[in-house]
Amino acid sequence: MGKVTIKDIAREAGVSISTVSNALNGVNVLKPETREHILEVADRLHYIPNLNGRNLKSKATKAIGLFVTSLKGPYFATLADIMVWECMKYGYELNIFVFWEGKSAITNILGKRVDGCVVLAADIDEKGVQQIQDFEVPTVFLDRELKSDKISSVIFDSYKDGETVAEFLIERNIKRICFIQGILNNYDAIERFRGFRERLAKADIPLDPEYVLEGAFEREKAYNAVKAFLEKGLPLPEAFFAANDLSAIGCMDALLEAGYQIPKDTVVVGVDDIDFCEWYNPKLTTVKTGYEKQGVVAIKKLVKMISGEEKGDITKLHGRLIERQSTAITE
Amino acid sequence: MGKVTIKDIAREAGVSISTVSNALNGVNVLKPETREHILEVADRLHYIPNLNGRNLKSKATKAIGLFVTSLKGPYFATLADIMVWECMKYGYELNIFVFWEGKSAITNILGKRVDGCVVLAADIDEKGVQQIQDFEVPTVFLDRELKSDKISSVIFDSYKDGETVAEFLIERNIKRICFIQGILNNYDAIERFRGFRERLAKADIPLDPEYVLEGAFEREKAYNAVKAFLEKGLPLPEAFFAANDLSAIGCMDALLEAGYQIPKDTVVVGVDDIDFCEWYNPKLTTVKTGYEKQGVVAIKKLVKMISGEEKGDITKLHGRLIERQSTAITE
DNA sequence: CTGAAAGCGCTTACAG
DNA sequence: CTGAAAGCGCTTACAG
Repeated sequence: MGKVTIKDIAREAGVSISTVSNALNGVNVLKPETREHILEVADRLHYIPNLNGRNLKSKATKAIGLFVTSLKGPYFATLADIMVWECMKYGYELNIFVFWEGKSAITNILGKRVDGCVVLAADIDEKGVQQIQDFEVPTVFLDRELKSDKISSVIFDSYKDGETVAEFLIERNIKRICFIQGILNNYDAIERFRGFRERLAKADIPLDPEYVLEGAFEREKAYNAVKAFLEKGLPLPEAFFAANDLSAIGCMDALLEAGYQIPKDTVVVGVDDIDFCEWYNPKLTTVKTGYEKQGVVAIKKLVKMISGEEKGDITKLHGRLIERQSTAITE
Repeated sequence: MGKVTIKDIAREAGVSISTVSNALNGVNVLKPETREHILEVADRLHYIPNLNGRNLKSKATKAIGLFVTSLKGPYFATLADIMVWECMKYGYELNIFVFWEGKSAITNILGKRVDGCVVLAADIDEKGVQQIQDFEVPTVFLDRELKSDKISSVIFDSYKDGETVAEFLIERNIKRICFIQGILNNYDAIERFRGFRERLAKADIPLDPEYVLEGAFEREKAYNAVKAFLEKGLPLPEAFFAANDLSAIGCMDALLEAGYQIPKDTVVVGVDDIDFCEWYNPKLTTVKTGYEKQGVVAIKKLVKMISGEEKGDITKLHGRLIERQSTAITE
């Protein structure tokens, strides 16, 4: 009934608390009988260690914190599940902290409840980052490019992903293209667009400003934008490239509704590879970003930084284009 | 740099640590100048309280733990986001712990790092529940029916939801029905089926065992099951009721592929109301379970149990049927 | 209004 | 092989 402490066990077992601590932590200096006896008592009393006491004294908590502003988003669940799995491999626990303002995050990160942390949260500002750096808590950022002794980044090479799609379209001799933007100040959205645009420019393919729509990574927004675009009566693009799958789907909805056929009349490409791509009719061609690898690499890197084996660095993960029906042009 | 403690502030500010503590915690007994000065020093030194020290001494951590086995699932992200929001309202933080075996969870729950917890994890066994009860940590279960002084449950009235769908079909005079089961040992899946079946029985509508398929809450499984079912050549059901939306979608995929029209040839109903329902063609009629309310009620209840204002009880949340195209029969 | 002291539960040198 | 003691960073009566 409530709070059994190491002291209770010591009393009950007739030994000192240091001995109990040693037994509990498997420090191999005890007479086997003593050890057994203590463990038996601890079990009988339903002892659960108070982590606050433990963490206060010892350096390591064997916990990694994942700090995010939201759990939504197309791949967060998968990413987090992968991280949990990876943490387990290294003997860590993953604690997820959702916060709504920079300060709360910083307090948790630096409140010594975790040995290191992974941050996926655009709203930690410069000052917060500076604090993390000062405190030398090993940290991996998933959404910005940062690097120091104890800080790494594991991000998508979204510029490259944009290029990949451009090349895919160029190879097919497609020239009139419509781009559906993501959230305007989002790093990946910006880089994807930049890589795409610059690669097209290299091939002397113009991207008419009228053919750049706003999708904000949302199905609805993209749907409306494409619908409005189609009503303008401009020449139909030979291809639509949307900054993520959700907006690609909104785009296809609008196209199909207007009576166009995909991929016969125009082709569509997204980014992310959410489950939905396989379920839609037609199945959506997309760039599968490296998010599965992201979880694996982030935890591995973090663990190495915690142990001091490695210093911080930057990893950029390439995506992979997955061709499906929405671009299956039979020539 | 690194670990600034209350002691450092005391030295720097020329006061005692108790005074620092009081200043930091806003205990209103200090001379304003002293207070100001201390806060200024704390800020300058980038002081961050060590939560382990604090929690060790004081009873409350002002944190609520959400314990889950996985972050996947159709509505988890929304549920968790709602909880974060509710926690904030009451001045709590939400920490999410993902674990892969009962023990780890119990240790965290009872390791005094949270004031109370919400559990959504079928794999805590009897012993674990017993321990929670013994320790008197206020707890709300989201996936089982349990109740004591400090334990509440906030669950879906899945039996009722099943009845609701049955009644919907009965009203439309539909008699030949196919049911697609969820995960077989899942509480909600079982109750949904039971409510549905028993309500049909009351109306003397038989449910042929050959018309009960296994969908396991998955699109793919349901798709295969329905496909195999259709190939048997039995009379086409007038309606399909799937234990969740994902399997309803798999069902529709199979039906459309086989050349049937929905809702003309047969109607389809799901459960959950995932985003997808709106995006599919035809849009899917479904029962929106009470999961948004679940988050709100769970946190509210938990906070009241923590404060001692209320004792544990059981809340059952009714779903609501949302009619869409997949059942739009024009008679 | 401020400070000295005890203590939260644990770990960790160190002595015996 | 076991125990006494110090101390991790904080809060909280209590004294002054």
